[in-house]
Amino acid sequence: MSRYNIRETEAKWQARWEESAAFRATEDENREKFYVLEMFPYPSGRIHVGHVRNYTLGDVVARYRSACGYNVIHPMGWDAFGLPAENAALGRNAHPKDWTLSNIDVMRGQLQTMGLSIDWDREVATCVPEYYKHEQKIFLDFLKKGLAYRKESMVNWDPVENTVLANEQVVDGKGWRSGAPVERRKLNQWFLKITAYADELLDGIKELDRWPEKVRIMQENWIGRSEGVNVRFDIVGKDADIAFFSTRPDTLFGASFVVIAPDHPMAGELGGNKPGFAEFIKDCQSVGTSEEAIARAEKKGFDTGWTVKHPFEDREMPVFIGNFVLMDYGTGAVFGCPAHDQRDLDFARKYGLSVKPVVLPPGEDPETFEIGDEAYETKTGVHYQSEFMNGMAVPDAIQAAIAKIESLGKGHRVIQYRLRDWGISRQRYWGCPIPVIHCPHCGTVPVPEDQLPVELPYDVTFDAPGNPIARHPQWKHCKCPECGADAERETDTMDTFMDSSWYFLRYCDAQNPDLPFDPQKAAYWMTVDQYIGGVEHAVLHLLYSRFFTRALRDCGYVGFGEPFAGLFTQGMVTHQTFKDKNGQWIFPTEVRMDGETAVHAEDGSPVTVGRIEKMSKSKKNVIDPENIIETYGADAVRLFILSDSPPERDLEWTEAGIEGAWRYVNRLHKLVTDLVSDLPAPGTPEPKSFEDNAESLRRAAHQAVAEIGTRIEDFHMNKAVAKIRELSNAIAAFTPRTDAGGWALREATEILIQIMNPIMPHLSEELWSTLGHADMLVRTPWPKADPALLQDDSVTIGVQVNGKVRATITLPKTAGKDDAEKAALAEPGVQRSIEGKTVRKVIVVPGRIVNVVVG
RNA sequence: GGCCCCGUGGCGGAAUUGGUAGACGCACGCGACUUAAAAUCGCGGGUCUUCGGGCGUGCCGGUUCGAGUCCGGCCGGGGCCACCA
Repeated sequence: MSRYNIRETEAKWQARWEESAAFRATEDENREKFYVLEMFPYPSGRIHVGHVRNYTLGDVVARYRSACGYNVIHPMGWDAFGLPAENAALGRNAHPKDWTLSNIDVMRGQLQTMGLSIDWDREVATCVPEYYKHEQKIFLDFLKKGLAYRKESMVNWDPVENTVLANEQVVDGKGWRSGAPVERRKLNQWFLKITAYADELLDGIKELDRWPEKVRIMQENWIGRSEGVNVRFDIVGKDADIAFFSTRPDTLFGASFVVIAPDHPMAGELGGNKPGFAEFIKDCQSVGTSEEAIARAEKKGFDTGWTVKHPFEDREMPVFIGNFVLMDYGTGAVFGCPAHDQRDLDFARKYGLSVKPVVLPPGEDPETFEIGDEAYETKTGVHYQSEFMNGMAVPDAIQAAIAKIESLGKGHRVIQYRLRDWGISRQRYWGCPIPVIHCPHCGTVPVPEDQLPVELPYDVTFDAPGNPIARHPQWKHCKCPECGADAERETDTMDTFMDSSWYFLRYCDAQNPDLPFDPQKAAYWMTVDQYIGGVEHAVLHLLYSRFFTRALRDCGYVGFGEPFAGLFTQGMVTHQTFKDKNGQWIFPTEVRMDGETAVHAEDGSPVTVGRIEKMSKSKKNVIDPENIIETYGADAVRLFILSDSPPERDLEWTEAGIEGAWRYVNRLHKLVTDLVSDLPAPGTPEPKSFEDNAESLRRAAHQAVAEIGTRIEDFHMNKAVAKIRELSNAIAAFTPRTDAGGWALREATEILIQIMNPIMPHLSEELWSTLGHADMLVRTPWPKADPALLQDDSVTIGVQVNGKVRATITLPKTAGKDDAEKAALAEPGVQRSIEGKTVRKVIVVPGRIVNVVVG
């Protein structure tokens, strides 16, 4: 077979694209833009297969849209601040900056071998002052606008990373990176007021019709809007009251106790002098942090001996301190209605409190209905034993209860969110310095804008725990910009999610030295038309960015609030796992197949084949994209990644799969190079008519054009690949019998090459030039499907008898119902099935089916 | 515990608003080429069959002329959140 030199050919076309600046994006008001963005990588050292999948998907979209005539922007950059750089500094004695910048160089080179259509002129790295000085300016604007503030608060402290984590970065009570159980600490922290946008962020989700439903639901749940009421109960014997948040004030007549959080401001006053109080509080704080422990932890209460007055009735309820009440949600206090809340029921049973149902389930008798071990939490039913709410359905009763509370002056309607403000202070070196100065006289003073950037010092040491910039001998000492007194810089740096909350805007004007971006340019390129990345950022990066864009809007930077119009979340890449005879994980490259059994490649010792799991370094089930690209070429890798598995699902990486893709790349090359000499010259006029087989080849080709377009647009890349293979199979099977046939063959082959271009850009360029085209395919518009060829003139449909397929018939497209019925009934298979039976009805759906109903 | 998603050949997966289930590929088997192997090319396949056909999309039932697709109830797998009042 003719040789396809993958390495040379791919390098050749990459160089040509580079020379001709094929992917440089320039604002052009006369052309419709299309912004394709993949989540930028953290420069950890080497790209992994997850990156390859992500950027391949984006590249297919970018190349396709570009061919369709859009002015495509497809940038790339580096999420370059973060803790791994500091860990590397500790472990390898490399400076975080040097380590990061050299990783970027390596990874940029690796990405370039993939043949991505990226405009590298727009490359950004978040760790350079040219980037983060703008972030500091933005922070100061937020500060001015009241969107950034500092307060002392309980924070999540990661004892391994020695830093604070945002709520979103605590997973199962553990740090999202370190996996260490987080501790509670009280610290002075900077916050961004994301809660001010809670409603807007929630409402905006409705408009995100090109986002996955799953992500939208996750964000909705994370924001967690609850409508309810804050109602105050007077404390008996004290001139004070406590506010309680509830979404079910309709159950107030069933309330039999109240519980406040251990860190509620009233807790000490009410429980302080009772024996056992200190022990109880201590006990509450030591509850384990794993999710199981939290969910199953025994609900414990401490009876303060105090009581509160019921707001509607003349009765009192005991006040407990409970280990299950959270101070940072609602008011940190709840009333217990055991009949209609399972947790309250468990608590009531444990402490011998009364259980009074107030909602009667449908079909129950009010005289006999009793609560057993299960609370009736369902909201269907009618209120009873509830005075003014009697007879009301739950939703109406809720409104009535709130109205009553408001008219009594006992409280008011509130909307409660689960979302908390975003804590952005990190006690780390490798991040964007927070540009403020603490002055003993003036307090917190912003760094004047003409003094930006506040640059990270290079000469820091990592030989002691804690923040390297905090112990730098000079860096933090400065003069107060207001009064000139000796003052200290803020030594905390920003959460790296700040960096990634606006990088997509920086891409719009990446070289601008003075501004984060020119508003005109951002207005042209934004919003992102297609964003692609992993689902793991559903409530982190994707929510922060939505907030950040709105905050920027309110500071006058942009005229819109929603950054990403279209989102696609790709699945993970998985691989088989292997263990050696000692039960240690081993790399796939250390395994070889001995017939049906897996053995160690070196000594032939037995290997245990384990589950197929997400690629991870710890399980060693990883493959290195660089090696794979070197062996099989970028096109084969791209093809394999897009074949078979739908992009949103997990993709199992297999050797057989990549080899299959590689064989196909070679087969395509041979197919086209073998037939090129038989083709008419490019530009030969279209013949008047075609023989039958040429006609059907043309239909196949034009139908493929139409289908591939929609398949790429709706991210069904696996189906696009299948269609390409079908067309190449048709071309391989075709033998022209006339000049017209040869013309049809050239047409189909050109179409094949054009539609495979987004997926296999190098091979298609090569074959395009083999066919005698001087222009590069990247400059060639997407082929147009001839509508006349999109429909076959005959159609094969099934004939059913009582719903079971008995035959197929082929009819002209123009055939009427009667023709179809006649043809169907004439089929021998149909005849056999209806023999001796009465035909009751014949259903004909033209172009689809004939169903003969017999009885 | 709450919310959400998914169950189709040996495997990954196709199947437009309900209309020929299994496209396309992987693996496999057979054949050709070869001294041989690899590569390549060709052919084959859901399953049972008395060769008429029967049975088949996790299970049970329903709607319909017709259900992988819609509805109800189970069973199994996965994801996200999780003491949120």
